[in-house]
Amino acid sequence: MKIGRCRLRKIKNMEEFAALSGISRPTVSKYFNDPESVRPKTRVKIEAALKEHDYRPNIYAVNQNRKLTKNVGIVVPLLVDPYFAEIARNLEQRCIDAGYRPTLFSAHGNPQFEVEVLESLRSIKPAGVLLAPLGRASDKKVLEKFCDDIPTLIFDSSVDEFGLAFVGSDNRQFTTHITDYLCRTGEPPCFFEMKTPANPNAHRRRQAYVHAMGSFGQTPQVISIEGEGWGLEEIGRVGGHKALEEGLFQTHTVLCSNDRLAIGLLTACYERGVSVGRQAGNAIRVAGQDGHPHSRYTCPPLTTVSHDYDAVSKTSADTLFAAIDGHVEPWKSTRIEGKLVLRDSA
Amino acid sequence: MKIGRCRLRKIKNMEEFAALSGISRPTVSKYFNDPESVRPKTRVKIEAALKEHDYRPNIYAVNQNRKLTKNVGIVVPLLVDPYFAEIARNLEQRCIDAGYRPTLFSAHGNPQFEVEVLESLRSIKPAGVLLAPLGRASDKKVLEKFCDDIPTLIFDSSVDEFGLAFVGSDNRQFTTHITDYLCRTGEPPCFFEMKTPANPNAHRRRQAYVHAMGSFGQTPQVISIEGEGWGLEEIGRVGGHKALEEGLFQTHTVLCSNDRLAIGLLTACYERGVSVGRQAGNAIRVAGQDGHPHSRYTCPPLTTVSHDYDAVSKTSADTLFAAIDGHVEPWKSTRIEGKLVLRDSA
DNA sequence: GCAATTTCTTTACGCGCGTAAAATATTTGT
DNA sequence: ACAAATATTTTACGCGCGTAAAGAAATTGC
Repeated sequence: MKIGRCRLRKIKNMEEFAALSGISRPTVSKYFNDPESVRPKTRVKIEAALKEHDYRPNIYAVNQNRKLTKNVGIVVPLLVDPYFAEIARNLEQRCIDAGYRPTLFSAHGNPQFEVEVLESLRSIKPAGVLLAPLGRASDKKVLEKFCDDIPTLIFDSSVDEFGLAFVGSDNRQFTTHITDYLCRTGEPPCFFEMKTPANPNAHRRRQAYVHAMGSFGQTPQVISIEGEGWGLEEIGRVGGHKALEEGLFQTHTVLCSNDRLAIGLLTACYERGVSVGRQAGNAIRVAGQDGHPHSRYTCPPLTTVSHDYDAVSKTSADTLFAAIDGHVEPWKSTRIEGKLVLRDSA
Repeated sequence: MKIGRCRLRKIKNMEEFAALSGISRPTVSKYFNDPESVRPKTRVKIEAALKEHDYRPNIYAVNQNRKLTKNVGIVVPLLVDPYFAEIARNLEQRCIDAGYRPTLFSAHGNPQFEVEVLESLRSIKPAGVLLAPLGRASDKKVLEKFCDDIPTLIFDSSVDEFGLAFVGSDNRQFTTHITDYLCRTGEPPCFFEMKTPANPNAHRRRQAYVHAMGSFGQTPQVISIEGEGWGLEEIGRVGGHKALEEGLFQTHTVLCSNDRLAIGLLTACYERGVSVGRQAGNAIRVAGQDGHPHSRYTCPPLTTVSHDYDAVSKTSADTLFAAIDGHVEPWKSTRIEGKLVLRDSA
């Protein structure tokens, strides 16, 4: 169907393409590894030929021979959670802009799957990996071994001091900030969380809550609900029903450990006819933490502390790229502050 | 750090591994392509050596030499939408179970990005691709060319008769089913949709609504709101405010073209103090379509028609795998029925 | 315009594995 | 135990490209 003789014959290898562009193969190879590295005049010739014949180097042959690939793995614990999907998207774009080939993986909330992801990641011999671990459920030994073998930046939730560095949000600041806000605008909050959270950030948030309440001269109250796994909305809903039924909330302000739990709690409130909001006349106030993409559309819209998605992903990506380029620095942890998002729920 | 002499030396290639296991390299190669294809006795020997030295064939060398890779691409239009994330997860698992290596891609709602995804997909020479196109915004020429070159199964929303086959939900049945339900349980619904939806399924749903209303002897009313892109909740919210303010809904029952639009509408209702629910005393009923993962947690929980995720993904995957195995059949379209999910909103 | 520098070409090897053909060994049937 | 059938080994080539070394050509400085 194609018109034009030049397109009739498909180029199969670099040898052939080099011949058609009038340049030697090694020089063409050099061009593909870095277009800037060849003389402008030859670059023009190559790019002209490129337009005519749309040739692309065989990625498998390239990766077999290069000491280091341009692949970067992006691993998140649960891709169906829009929070992780959003940060993964952000990271993906940064990898592409930096000339890498990102590949997306999700552990789907399953520790065994996380191990398999790391194994399959090994097989693609990535230049580096951006990894948000499952956390508590992660296989630490496997994780440590992986970080030893492959340049890995841990983000979102840290596991010991594995990898090149850690970049995440400042959970203590998150909780302190919103606790402060809630105290200043009404009744001090109690804290609604999972008893055995999958994500280790949850512990920091509880601690920060207790600490913040102390410094405001208030008595903290933590409600820890049952539940396992990553179905946080359902856990929050069921736990919310239980807490409301048994009158567990000693105040009329509830700070949730995270937005997904809060979303579940809002559903429970609705189902029990408990009105939520910061206006007078509402039964309770509910706040979350994370700035979940969905938090704007709950009823009422959820007051929360939002991750600085851009800053977290930019710092993560830049740190990894620097390390790949040889700028290795001692392990360090970067924690980025969140911003209060005021909405109607609290 | 490793103990045991056998692990001290890392195997670098199949030659070395074959020597250590006492088998010739071609036979080992055969084993990795299909463990069943070698004599049980030799298989045991290879697997014993495998336990000792944990060797894995170089994936790049393998893919360079095999006529066809075991890679399968999974492409969705928007991974931050949990609906697509969920179906992608489902497909991914099926690929793994079938012995393929899935790689996940998202067009992030951007047609240009979709083109780039397809290009980068070409470079990994996949055995097949499971593709949910952006739809209206997709570059049809690029899509057609891609489908011509690589075995591609289109799912979720069809584009002409591209690819091996189409598998998706039966949108007409969806809408007819829920329209029927709404008519039988109260006031007939009006239809709330985007004027220029990104997803082509929306047209079918509107048509089905109009048709269904006709067969029930009712007068259809379609409210088409402004908005571009994939921020459906916000479009639904803004459009909902406008419709409520201007009294555009002529009935007290609103069927939304999809769940995300419905979620936005629910938020608008909340913000305007319009009570939603099927119980007497509520101002309006709202229903959605899709069975979005989040629909359970709206306030009130959203009545909807749910995709049969398992059936869609199973049919899609099985059809693609059959085609890869040479069982090519003429193009056909499979549309799978959805199930009504009754909740409090309607 | 000539020497010094940079860039390109030529030549050649290696990466790790798939795969084909022919020779050899093992298993199977009887 | 012997011939037929099957599985394995040996040998050898090719895939498409990175990369190194040495010589040829083009560019640059003055």
